[in-house]
Amino acid sequence: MQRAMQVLVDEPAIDREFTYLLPPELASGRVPVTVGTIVRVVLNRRRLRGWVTELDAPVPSGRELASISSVVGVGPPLHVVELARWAAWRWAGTRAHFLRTASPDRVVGGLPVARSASPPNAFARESADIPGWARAAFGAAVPSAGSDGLPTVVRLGPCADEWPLVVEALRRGRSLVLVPTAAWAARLVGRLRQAGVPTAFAPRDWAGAASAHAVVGTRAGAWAPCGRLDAVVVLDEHDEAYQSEAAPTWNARDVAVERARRDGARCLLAGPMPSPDALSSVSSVITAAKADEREAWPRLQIADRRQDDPATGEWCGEALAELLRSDGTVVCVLNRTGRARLAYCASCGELARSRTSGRALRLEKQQFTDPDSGDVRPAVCEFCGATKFRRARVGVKGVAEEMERLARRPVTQVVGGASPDATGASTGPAAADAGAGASSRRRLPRPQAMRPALFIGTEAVLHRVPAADAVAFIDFDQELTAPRYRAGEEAFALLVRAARLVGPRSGRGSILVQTRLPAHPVLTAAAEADPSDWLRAEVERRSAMRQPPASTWALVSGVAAPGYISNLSAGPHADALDIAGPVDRTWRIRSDDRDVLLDALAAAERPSGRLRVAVDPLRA
DNA sequence: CGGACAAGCTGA
DNA sequence: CAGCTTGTCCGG
Repeated sequence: MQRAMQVLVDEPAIDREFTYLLPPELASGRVPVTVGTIVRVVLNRRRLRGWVTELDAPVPSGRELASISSVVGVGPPLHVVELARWAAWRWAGTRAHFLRTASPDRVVGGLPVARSASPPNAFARESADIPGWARAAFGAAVPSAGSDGLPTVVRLGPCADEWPLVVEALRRGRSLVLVPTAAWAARLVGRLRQAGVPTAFAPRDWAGAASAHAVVGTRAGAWAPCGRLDAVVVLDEHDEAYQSEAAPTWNARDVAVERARRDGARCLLAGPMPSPDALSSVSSVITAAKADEREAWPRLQIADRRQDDPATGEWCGEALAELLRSDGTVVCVLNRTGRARLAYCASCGELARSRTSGRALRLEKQQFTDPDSGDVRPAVCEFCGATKFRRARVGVKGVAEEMERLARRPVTQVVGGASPDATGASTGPAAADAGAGASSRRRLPRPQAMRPALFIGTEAVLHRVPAADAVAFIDFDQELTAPRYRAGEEAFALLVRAARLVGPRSGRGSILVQTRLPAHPVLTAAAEADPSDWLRAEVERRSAMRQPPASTWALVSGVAAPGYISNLSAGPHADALDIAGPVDRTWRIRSDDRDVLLDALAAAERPSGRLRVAVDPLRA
């Protein structure tokens, strides 16, 4: 008697289960066939991969069943398969999409035999060093912590060491620790192994994650095949790296929270800035002692530029000029690339324009270039005869040139994902290449190879330079005033990155912010090392404006969108949904009740053809 | 998704 | 009306 089972094929466009028979010779093969096992099947003459989702499935009558072709290898365990089903609902995606993320990228023929589940005693001698907040995070000091199954937010400054939190988690038992970058994960894995903890780096060490005591990973790590967890820790939970930019726009923090809830594990969401999303569903917020949090932030200097004339296009204020002339390593951040087109006369303020076309002239090495004719002439003001010009709204390239003159030392440009690129006469120090990650952790002495240097770049520079004496934001107002509802969060996240480059308050590092909004709550929060007032206001504002997390929205586009939207509008909960659009062929659906929205999205029939549904995308 | 099959369009 | 395109359906 052959057993029938349900197989979900690895084809997101199909997103259906089919019943197949399991021949006895495959049932007793090298890889045990359970829920999650990856198999090969033939569907409609096509050979496809799939996951077993149900053993001993009922056999549909009146149909000759096909057998699976082969057993490919070990797949995600039962509870991860179920987690994928939940995620497909939560982000209006397909189960196949999430099961792919949860599956090994190479065939796994078997799992290593599980080691002892007892926690290692490697941390016994460290117990004296565990600060109060880390203990509190695990419950003793907070009676309600975790008792309701909700996660706990732990707020600690950007330069605080997360190690005590990880140690406390591991004392509880098997733990999953998520971090936003691979570099951070690699560092943490190294430190744990050094301490004698059996540790897997997910998903690289996919099979190892099944038996390791500690599993450390980035976004995809939330899907590691580990057994029942005792603790889940998400570090820097505010980091956007946890969320997928492509639909389904799933967030690893939220997957980790759900996973912890299902396992009854303690769940900690840690970081310098509790995100409004996290705050909307936590049981408690634990903070380090005021003095400790303060120490974990560098000094923040606000350069108030309100008295400076914007028309001159001057990018450098007094405080920044002084910093540039110092002998430390300075990283300047400007979120604009390229060179500005506009040049203003420094004495009369007149814009340099072409005599023929009236278009702005490009300034380069004391010469004007006409963008239409290509004519080049010396930079002399047509109105007052002066020969000194300034750029307006300069980009990284333009600032780099002027900075080099001002500072009288080489400037290295860092833009986008590329390696630091030495400009002109500058020679980029080798240290730039060592910028392995966002949080090159502080307190380390500057490597010998790294000489004081000047860097300028878009925010990418904060990922690529490992350490600095100062970070200067040339124009922070564009971060603070960006037309995105998460602009404040994003601006604060930049200050967090900057803080890690320059180190804690007791060091000599500092952050300089040039702004015309010196009293902005985001700046006050960082300057005072306490984001709580700002966050409270931010959560209130989101609520008043019906923005996430107070409200949930979904962006729907693709050729199948019109049909899908009309199915939604005809559904039973249509009146609980705000359906707007299409704008640019994209519909926007909003509801104050997330479950209602997600249930409606799941229930509405999807016409064939491309359909993109993005639930609470970062950029909307 | 991609193959099957049906209905619509075209040209000698 | 064969031969081809375009659209809709469905898979075990």
